[in-house]
Amino acid sequence: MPRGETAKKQQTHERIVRTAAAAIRKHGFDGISVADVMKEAGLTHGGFYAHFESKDAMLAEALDEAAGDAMGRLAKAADHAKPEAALDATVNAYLSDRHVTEVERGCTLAALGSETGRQSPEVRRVATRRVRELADLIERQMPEWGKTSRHEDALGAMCTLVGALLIARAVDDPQLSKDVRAAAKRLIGRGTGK
Amino acid sequence: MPRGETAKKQQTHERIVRTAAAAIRKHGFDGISVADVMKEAGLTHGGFYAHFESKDAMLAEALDEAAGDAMGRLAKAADHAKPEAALDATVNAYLSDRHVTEVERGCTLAALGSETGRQSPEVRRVATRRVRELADLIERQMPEWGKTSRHEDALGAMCTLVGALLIARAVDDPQLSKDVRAAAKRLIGRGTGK
DNA sequence: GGCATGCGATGATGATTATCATATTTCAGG
DNA sequence: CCTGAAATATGATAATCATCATCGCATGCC
Repeated sequence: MPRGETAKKQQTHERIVRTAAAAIRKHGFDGISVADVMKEAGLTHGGFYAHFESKDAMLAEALDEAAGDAMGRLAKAADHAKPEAALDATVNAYLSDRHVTEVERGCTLAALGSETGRQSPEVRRVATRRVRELADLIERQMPEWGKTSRHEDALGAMCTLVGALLIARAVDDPQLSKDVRAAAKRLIGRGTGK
Repeated sequence: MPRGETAKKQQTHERIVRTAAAAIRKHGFDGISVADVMKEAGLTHGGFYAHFESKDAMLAEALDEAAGDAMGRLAKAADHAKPEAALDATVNAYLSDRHVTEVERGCTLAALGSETGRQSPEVRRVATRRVRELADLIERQMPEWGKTSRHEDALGAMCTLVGALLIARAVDDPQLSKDVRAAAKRLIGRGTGK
């Protein structure tokens, strides 16, 4: 345990970060206040700066937590499928109705992507690392299949998935939301050798 | 000319909306203040409510203006190419280095997509309409080619394009930004019969 | 050339914000 | 139990925000 840090403080820190990880996905980086997060975590705003150097530092930690959470869920969906159906299962989970609705437990790229470019360097560094990890996760679900590089295929599929979820959430017409996701699924299927 | 509206007022209104159209793409819906936009348009904050019912109403107009602007640019890129190269030209323009950098003149889905779901109903209505228009624009660039439906292909390609640009802008590594866009381009090529 | 209409400017209000200084609580160890 | 340090709360500050009330000034019309 680091000097000057008790176990209780670490627990509290974790709780704040987990709260913030949901809050940024639901309300955006700019949509949350320090006081809101602290209250949601069952605390008052005053103690905040005992846990974080700045709000930006907290946002970086929260993004990392959120991305880890979302990728864990996706990995679980992939693992529950037979190896030859792993990619399908991953795509289906990513494009499910549930993932459209449950923003605060979902992919950080779809929930925060367009805001990320405007964030502090610390936040962008975290985002970059997590993008690579997501691409790797997708690559692991893909079958070997001749000509094209699995890595490139995975990058492409990631773009399609993220774009589809983003658009599915942005529009206010449920039918269009479904159509967009169905089209994305077909494109990934065709593009990766199905 | 509508009752109570002079030509000058309409010009000013237009100027505010155009200024805001750039500002929201650069700073996000939540990243701009009424005073900032007015100052950027060469005015002071006071006159704002003579032009708009509320800030939300202005955001809706600004999004519409921004989306129209971005689609106009894309359509121009497509029109400058020979018909059989139109899709390629569109994709290249959309995924160009320039489009990554020039957020404030670019696609509103990539610049604002993840914030759109949280906006007012008026804003979301505009977004939905413009999504359909973007899909139509892409569909018009696609060659007829047997089996698959052009409309579905266009929806899929739109997802890939938007996701790729979003990710390319989010990461802080220029090489990764390029790789992602190259992969997206290949996927669209393969998925649409090239 | 005077006058009215209304655009845009000045300034105010009350809410919310990040951050910090200080006070109170909690709890481990004697 | 008592004590002292660490963790959290209370409260303050200065900035920024959306919105509104009011005023001066230019422009178009008679």
